Amino acid sequence: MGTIGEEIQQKKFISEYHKMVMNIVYTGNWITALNSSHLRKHNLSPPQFNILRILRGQHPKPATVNLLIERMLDKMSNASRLVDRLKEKGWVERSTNENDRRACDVLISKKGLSLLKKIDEEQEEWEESFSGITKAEAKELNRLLDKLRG
Amino acid sequence: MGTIGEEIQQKKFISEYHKMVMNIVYTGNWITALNSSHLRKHNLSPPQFNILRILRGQHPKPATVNLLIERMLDKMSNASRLVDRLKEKGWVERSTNENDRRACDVLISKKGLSLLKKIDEEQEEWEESFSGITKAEAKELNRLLDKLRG
DNA sequence: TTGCAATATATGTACCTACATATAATGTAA
DNA sequence: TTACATTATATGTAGGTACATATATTGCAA
Repeated sequence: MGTIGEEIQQKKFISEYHKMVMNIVYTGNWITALNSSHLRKHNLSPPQFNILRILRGQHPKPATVNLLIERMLDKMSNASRLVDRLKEKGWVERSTNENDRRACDVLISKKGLSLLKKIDEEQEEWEESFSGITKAEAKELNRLLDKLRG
Repeated sequence: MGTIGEEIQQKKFISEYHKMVMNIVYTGNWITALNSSHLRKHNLSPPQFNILRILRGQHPKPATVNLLIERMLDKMSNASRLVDRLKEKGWVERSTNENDRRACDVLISKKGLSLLKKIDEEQEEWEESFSGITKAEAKELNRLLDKLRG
């Protein structure tokens, strides 16, 4: 591991902005891959994990697929298919919404809740593992990224 | 657009590190989606674009699939299939390597080179569009991300 | 009330990924 | 030379994505 230039073996970045863009995308993918390999042990993908956390936030109320889509934000939604897979594994239940029969209620199951509880500790641990940079630096990173997105 | 907390409607991040991790992944995906929609006009995906740029770096020498894998780095390689698609569109040529008949030489075509030339200007333009943050800030971002990956 | 726009979800397609495994050519040790 | 490990690439599977489109229900205006 080293600078972004070494990583992708590109010596001449056109500009500091170009380098920054590559660096953010590269680091994001790097983090996602790490996280992904952690979650795989539980037979869970990152987006599936994300949905389970949203559902836990709603529990004991159900969430509609539409709410999941909103919270996942920039993802053009395939929430419907993700819920399918979570249901197959018994981590959520899905039923037609009583008041609006177009909608469906998605509820995290007891099994799903205990899965999340188990994963929580691991997640916290590996997030803390990024403490090679200080808390102040993390804060500065957050400020810059927020500013970048305008 | 706003802070990462607003974006994903999550009020309580466990820690500054957690927020940072989410922010990097989120921003990376945001950039990739933007870029992807630019490239789509040319019937090109981001990884395909990436490969074409690597091939241009080698031109007029060919690159083996193995070299492509190395340069793409953290991707577990499906370079083989990506080259397939680029070949179908006439942007690269593939032939068996003379010295090692397991390997194959991939060469960017004239058509591929002129495609890249056309895209170059657009790319530079949209990368400069991130100039809401200063060059010094971009540099600081790069430093922090490099440090993060250890 | 009836007809139509809007909404909630589902589905089809084409691309992407990781991981496991297959195939073919090469290098090498016995 | 022959058998076997290694290497370069290809392929199968299961998951992910964006975008377009289909279906069913609802809301609302004429």
